[in-house]
Amino acid sequence: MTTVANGKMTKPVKSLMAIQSEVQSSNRIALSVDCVIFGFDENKLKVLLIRSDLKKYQSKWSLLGDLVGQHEDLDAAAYRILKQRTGLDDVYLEQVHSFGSVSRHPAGRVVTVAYCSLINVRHHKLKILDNELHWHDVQSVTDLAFDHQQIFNACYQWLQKRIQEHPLGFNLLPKKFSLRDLQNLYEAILDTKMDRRNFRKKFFAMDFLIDIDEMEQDVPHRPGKLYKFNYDKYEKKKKKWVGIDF
Amino acid sequence: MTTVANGKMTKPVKSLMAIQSEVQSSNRIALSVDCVIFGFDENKLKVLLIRSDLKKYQSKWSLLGDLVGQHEDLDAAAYRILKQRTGLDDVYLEQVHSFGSVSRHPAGRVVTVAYCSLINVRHHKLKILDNELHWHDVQSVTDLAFDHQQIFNACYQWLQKRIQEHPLGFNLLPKKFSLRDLQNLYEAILDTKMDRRNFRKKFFAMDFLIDIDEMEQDVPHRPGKLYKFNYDKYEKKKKKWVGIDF
DNA sequence: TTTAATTGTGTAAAATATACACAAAGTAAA
DNA sequence: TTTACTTTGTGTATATTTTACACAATTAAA
Repeated sequence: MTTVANGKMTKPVKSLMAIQSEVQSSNRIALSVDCVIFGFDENKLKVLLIRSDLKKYQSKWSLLGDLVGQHEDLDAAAYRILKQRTGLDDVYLEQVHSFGSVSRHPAGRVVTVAYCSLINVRHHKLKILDNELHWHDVQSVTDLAFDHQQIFNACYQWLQKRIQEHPLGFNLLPKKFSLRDLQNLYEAILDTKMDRRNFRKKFFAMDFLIDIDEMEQDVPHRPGKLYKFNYDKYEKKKKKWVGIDF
Repeated sequence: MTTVANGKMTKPVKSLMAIQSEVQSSNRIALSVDCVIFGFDENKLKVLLIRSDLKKYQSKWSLLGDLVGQHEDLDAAAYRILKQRTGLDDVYLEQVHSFGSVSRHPAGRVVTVAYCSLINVRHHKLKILDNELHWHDVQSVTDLAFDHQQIFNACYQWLQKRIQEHPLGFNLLPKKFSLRDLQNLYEAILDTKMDRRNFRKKFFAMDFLIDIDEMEQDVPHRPGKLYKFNYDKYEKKKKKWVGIDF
């Protein structure tokens, strides 16, 4: 039996039969899922963290993770962990990247798969608050336990890209929202300012907003119109993007 | 000990200490890497496959995979497997996605991480040809072993998107190439035709091509100029893309 | 009724993408 | 050596998209 750590040595090509027997015995690795759960509240992008209870990382925050069960699909594990840690289900969840450095976890070899979720803070009250679970401003997230800072950074970057190509953001808003709500969301996630008129023009041109003929309530200024996102239309018109651009 | 397969049940929140002990004992899963190695030759996009030697899949082709060693970084495993199966190293390799259905592999529970590579068929002769390793037209890839068809499809889609946002394609060309070479490459990978003049205009406008003042040789028509890709300039000018577009 | 805040709207200018045709350079064959 | 063939190299007019920017209308609060 050979294992190599640096990828420079070679070993004889092994048949899948040989692999098969290994699968039964040794050569297995602990596998976890870590969830990076983004939310939006008070015009700020937030993320859910818990307090690490490993001595080594006692004062540090960490992502929501757990081991994947032997008989559990990877995606199912992500949904389970989200539910288990927060009490929430029926939310959008997407795999982002796997992290597999040998020494990334102090408890031994653990390869982890990162999943991202976007939830509406106001409309999804957390039902479980163990381990000091709560929302943190993404700006204030530094120095997480393990390699969780790296995982978080990767997920944040992923989110910024993703939200420009897919209408993820609507998951962070109430069903009915104003265009200002929508713009605040994009500005918070992309950490940028946009021109209000051009932003409107862009979204109206996409033609995925349904004017529900209601107005904002209780705002100390002229109220804006409320809209819903037309998911059905989006699914049908989804664009096949071709254009070299780097 | 509880494991759940459907993500609907919950179990008590477990401390990382508890996890730590589990890592030492049971609850480990075989982890593999599968490499989807794309190449380009005769103006066609190719992919490397080997013959599966599992009885159940005896007549089928499969991706280049192997288990990840206990003490081997995930990325290192991908590079090792590529080298082991093909004799090649020093090529671009990127993680794409992990696949973790419980029943995806007949030999038992194996979660696999897919990596993509792009290599120049002409300039990287394969040094190992075990298991009938050879290049297949991507068009002819159907009905792979295990869930490899699904993995391949995901990687092919990933590649099509990736190549429009990053100058990956230059890995598939010789160091010196003509604009026709470049266009053939994009047309093959994106499976589309483009206007020759506009294609040129676009690439010249990017300003990442270095005119090396040489011409094509041995072509039965007016020879084209040869170029190199300016990786340094690209790295510096790399664009921070902001633009909602879906 | 006045002030403060924010919504709703349009247009001109700039940048980018698209469609399209002909002369020039080489090889191959008569 | 001429002619036919193939492919390169180039420019312009048009359409589309993006950007920058200002003022009147609506509401709540003072």
